[in-house]
Amino acid sequence: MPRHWLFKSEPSVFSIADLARVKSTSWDGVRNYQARNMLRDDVKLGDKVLIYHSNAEPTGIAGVGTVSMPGHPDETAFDRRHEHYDPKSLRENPTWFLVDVRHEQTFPHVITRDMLGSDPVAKGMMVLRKGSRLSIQPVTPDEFKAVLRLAK
DNA sequence: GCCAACGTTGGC
DNA sequence: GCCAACGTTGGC
Repeated sequence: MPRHWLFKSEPSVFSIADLARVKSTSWDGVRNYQARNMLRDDVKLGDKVLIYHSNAEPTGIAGVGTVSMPGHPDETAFDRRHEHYDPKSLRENPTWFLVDVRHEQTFPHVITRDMLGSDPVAKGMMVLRKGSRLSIQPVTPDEFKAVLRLAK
């Protein structure tokens, strides 16, 4: 039984349209320990991912992806010239992990925070909580279904 | 651009 | 281990 997640991205950096174009990507650059733990331990092959556009117009959920490869080390942390380079992360003992995500669908319209907040189920989502900065968040099956309904 | 909320760092 | 200072996130 696949689990459900919400991954944040600033669309000016990487958007659902970018994901649709490249088909599949390594979700690199997550540099938060709580998010790391989920990427390393909890996000499994086949899990569904809501792609959330933050710092955007409109802000909200833009589509769905599927986990095509579970947690493995984030190679960008080893690359001295990469902006996500972290000298503390060593190949023999990596600090940072990522998963690969394949594009599944782009919603016909972004599901805005207002729309989520108006839905009796979706309004409970972590992403709506004030100060919710976690970039990898768990989503319940019911919340996921509610978002898909709102996307129609 | 503002600023509240949060995570991390580092002095003690 | 505490906690103030700092940097970042992200909605508005």
